[in-house]
Amino acid sequence: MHLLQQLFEPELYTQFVEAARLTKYKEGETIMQLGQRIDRIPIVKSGAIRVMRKSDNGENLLLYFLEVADTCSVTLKCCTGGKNSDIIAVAETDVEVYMLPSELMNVWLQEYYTWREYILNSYSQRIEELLHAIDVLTFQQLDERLWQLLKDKAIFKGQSVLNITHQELAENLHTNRVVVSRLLKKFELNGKVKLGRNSVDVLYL
DNA sequence: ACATTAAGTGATT
DNA sequence: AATCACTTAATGT
Repeated sequence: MHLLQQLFEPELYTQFVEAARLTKYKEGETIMQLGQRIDRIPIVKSGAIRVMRKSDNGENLLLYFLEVADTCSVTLKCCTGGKNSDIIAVAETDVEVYMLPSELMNVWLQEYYTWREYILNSYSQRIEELLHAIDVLTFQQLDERLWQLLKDKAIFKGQSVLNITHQELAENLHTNRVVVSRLLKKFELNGKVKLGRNSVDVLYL
């Protein structure tokens, strides 16, 4: 049984599956650039999405990941009122996403207890993740952040070998490519990773 | 063979 | 930890 089916009361789940459009994205595909109006709310059925903040110079700072049954209602709502603050969502793995017409969001808030629970939870969860992101950004050492990122990516992918460049990792962490290269080199000397061109093999998770 | 891109390195701030 | 300048290595045409 799918996690969403456990979360929603039966009647809601039936309606949900009927009203939502299931969309699939391949790994690396851009799912949405925020800044434009969105009329559908994404809810992850399978896979993972990474949500990033695009900085002025076009680099993508990683904010958080969306996993199974997660939704991005927060990001959508607060960014539609919008500035040109660009938030971008990219498929971290191959991913299936339910796209729910946003009108239903409000209707169901009144009608279904489990929907209210779900949306409220997702809000608080999202806020916690953002707070966590700030903590990490201000207090955690770069080498710890890099290591954590590698582990996350390996776990989402379900395998230890990541096909990624040092440049991309650097952008996710909002740092410099040279710094990442050096840290990775250090990890390799410690036996934590095995490096190759366009690849990082995360040895112990 | 040449151009392009990824990654390694030393020196400086 | 960031930036610069340069080298080396891998890959595409």
